[in-house]
Amino acid sequence: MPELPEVETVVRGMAQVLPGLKVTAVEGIAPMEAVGKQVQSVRRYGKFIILDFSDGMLFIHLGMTGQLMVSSDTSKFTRGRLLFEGATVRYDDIRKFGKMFWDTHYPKRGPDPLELTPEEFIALAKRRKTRIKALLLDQSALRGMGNIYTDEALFHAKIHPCASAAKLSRARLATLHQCTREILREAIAAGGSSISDYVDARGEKGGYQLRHQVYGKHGQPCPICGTVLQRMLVTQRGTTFCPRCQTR
DNA sequence: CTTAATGTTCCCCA
DNA sequence: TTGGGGAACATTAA
Repeated sequence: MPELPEVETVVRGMAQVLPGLKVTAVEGIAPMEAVGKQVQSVRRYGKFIILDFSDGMLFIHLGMTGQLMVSSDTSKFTRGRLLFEGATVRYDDIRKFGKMFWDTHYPKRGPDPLELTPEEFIALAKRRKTRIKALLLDQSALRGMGNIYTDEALFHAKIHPCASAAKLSRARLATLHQCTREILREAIAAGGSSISDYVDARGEKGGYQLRHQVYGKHGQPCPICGTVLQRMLVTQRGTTFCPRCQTR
């Protein structure tokens, strides 16, 4: 579930309740370093949720099926909890690909796509020979994009997932950058995409999945030209695209 | 029974 | 060093 828009949505929900609260206890995989300390702020770093404390940060990565919500209940998939005075945050994760850890420095990641200028994006792509989809998914190149928004952005920009990043014209890269920003912003405004597991900090689903144009829609007609949407594997990730609209 | 799933990391090879 | 391919991790749903 969790790509930049979903993580941003969770962060905004947590930011409404956690700042100022003190951690009284932790359970499961929640790091003990947080106990007795007060949350200063909640932020997003790529796909990480960060709870800031005076002497360190609690990083949470939702993996594929992680859910972080304000709830005093537990489920059979609850892997950790943060108990505060007056609130409880529960971390559920069916597939256990997610993580929670304490650190004093950031994991190495590329720039945030929403903070990047068109020129910076073009320069980034021009120095990489890889396929454009692989570049967008590479967190060390760009932090936050995942399989859903990569397919949606490439479709909107009419770029084939296997196009060489460096060989794309500056104009097409500028278009891709613009489409990426618009899609991410709209997805955040819609509360993210709920495909199977994603819910926000209150346990509510997002609404952007209703506006997906190609993700998970192989076999259906392209919403622009009617050609059957194709599916292929790129970097071992299912990729859906329009073979007519999207060119290299 | 088989396949695919919103992600990351590590290993091997060119 | 860069990049591609594949596997692994763990679980559910179709």
